Amino acid sequence: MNVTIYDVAERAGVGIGTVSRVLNDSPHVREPTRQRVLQTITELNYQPNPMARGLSLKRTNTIGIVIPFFTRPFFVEVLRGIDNELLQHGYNLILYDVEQKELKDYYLRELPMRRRVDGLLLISLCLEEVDVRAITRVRLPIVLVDSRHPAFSSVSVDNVGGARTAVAHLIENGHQRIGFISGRLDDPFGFPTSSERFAGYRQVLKEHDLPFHEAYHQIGEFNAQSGYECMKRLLALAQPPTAIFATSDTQALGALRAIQETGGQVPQDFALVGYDDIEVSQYVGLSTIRQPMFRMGQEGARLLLQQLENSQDEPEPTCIRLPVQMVIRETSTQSLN
Amino acid sequence: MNVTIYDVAERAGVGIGTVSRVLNDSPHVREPTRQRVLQTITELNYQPNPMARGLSLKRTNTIGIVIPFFTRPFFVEVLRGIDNELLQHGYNLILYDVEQKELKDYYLRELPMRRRVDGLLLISLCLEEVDVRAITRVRLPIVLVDSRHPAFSSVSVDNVGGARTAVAHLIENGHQRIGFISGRLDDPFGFPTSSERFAGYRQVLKEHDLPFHEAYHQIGEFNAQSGYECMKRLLALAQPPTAIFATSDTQALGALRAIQETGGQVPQDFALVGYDDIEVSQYVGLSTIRQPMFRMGQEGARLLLQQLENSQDEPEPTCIRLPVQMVIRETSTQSLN
DNA sequence: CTGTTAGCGCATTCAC
DNA sequence: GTGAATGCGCTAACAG
Repeated sequence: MNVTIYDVAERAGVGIGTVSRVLNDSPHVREPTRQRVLQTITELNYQPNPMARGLSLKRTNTIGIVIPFFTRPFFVEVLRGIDNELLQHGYNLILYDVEQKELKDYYLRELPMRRRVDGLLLISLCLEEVDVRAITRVRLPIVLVDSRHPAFSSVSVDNVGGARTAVAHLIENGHQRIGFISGRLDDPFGFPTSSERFAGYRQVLKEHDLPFHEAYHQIGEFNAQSGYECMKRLLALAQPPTAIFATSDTQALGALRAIQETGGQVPQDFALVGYDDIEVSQYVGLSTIRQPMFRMGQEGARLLLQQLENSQDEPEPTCIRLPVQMVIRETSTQSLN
Repeated sequence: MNVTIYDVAERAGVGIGTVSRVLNDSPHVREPTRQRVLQTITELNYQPNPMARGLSLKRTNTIGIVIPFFTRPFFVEVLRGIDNELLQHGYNLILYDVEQKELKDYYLRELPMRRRVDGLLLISLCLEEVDVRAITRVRLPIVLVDSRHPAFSSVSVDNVGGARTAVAHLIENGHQRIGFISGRLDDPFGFPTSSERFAGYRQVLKEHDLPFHEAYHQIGEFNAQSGYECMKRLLALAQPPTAIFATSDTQALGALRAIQETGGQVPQDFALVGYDDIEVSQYVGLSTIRQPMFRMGQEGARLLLQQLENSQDEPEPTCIRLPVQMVIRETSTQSLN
């Protein structure tokens, strides 16, 4: 029913070995024969069966992405970067969306065993030692994106530095009371985004001899609603901060709304800096720390592809560190509004 | 190196046939034997090779999603719905992101041939006859989401009705000059979102004896930036509309910004209704037409899974029609601000 | 009930 | 150079 390599061989009057050779551009085929085979391949519209190919080659030609909450713009962009790179190299992408920690553990421990993917790309996920063992034991190529681990290649950004820049910017603009809206420092998925940025925040405060107020640090989820609520709490303080740094643009947008709702002016009354530089930010005039999200995905995919090429030797992990960049817009500067 | 069915069989002292049987819960295995096999399976941490299984079964256990611009919140939500349903049934998901029409054509024509997926889920994509032939010829199960075609099952929403509700709502609130911000009516991907909603828009205008002004219809992309620009153009008119209906919340957010920037008040000066009900909308107070995005994905996946179950008989296509719902918030009502 | 065998479609030795 | 044979890991049909 489906056209196989045998059909092609027969029709072209050659053996399947030869067909296989032209399929894999082996040099050991005479040009006329190659042409003839190529010809009948298009005639029959033959497509090699990837399963059979995989079974024989012991490769699946697909790589797995383990990603939490891919609802967040950040993850979507990273995913696009990955997809873009992978498709160009003929790899398929298979998605594992882990919205809960149990799922993450499950995948991280089971996935390496099932030979469904040639490699794994983990996004914003921290590895426990159990996972590390499971992965290294089967020698599954793996690279971390937006996360790090000594044993594996990774591409990450400087969260501490990004936060430092943001807070320093706020201080330079004359702010002394700076609020911080973040996710949980002890993130259930273990990713250090919040805690690293928190560290940067505190460092800069300290360097400028500014006190750290527990109440100025509001913790929530990475969404607008949560940012809104956090800001409400900040506004309810006896002496609210005059500037807010949020760990994501989405949260910042929520905060913006809370401010506006209570009649506050941005940036006159409150300065605001987010993180990510998602699409709407540019547009809403939100100052932010731009992460190269698309590129992070791209580089991560490249790293993994490289590992797949020279799979013979165990390469030492390479860590790519991508720069973040402060984007100053209206929500943080008096001048531009 | 990797543990196979033979290893299990040997260790358990049975033939591979038996192992295969317990793997596929065949009733023809005595309980003691089954237990013994199960036992050694966990002992060896055996995982059946999906490629081999697929090759033998002629199934891949993965389904493909063809999706344009999955950067848009709408697509992300649909995707989540699909992912959610599929994973529960042990299916894997493989993503084909088609950002350009050529890619779409390529995938739609090649994918059916390569036996990489058991079925296809097309999101917001319109089929040309060439595609239809390619698909039906190989009898690849396929379901359309947010689109329709007589030959296939689909899950869609009432775009005309949704637009009607939105515009009617605006008129009821006293507006006579209603602008419309949409995508191209002759969408390159062929999806009828814009044109259907445009139809609804015009219907209601007509029913209320309101004239249709060409200039009130601004066409752009489905993003904030474009919504912003469209609104700017509307504002530049000698007699701008007092209400705007946009085909997506993102566009509406852009429009909102444009209004605010020129000092306009919402909803006092301008009423605004979007489409989709994405996360931020609730939160920004944007009136909108809510689409059950997550559910659309879910239902689409279910439909496809059903088709995969009873693959023997060619079932007649079933079309699920999901309701949309007007969500009235601050941007369209005087009362609530 | 259970072991054995024959494919599934392709890559890869080997001989020729 | 090229064809035939073998194996990849598993399911299913066939004997016991």
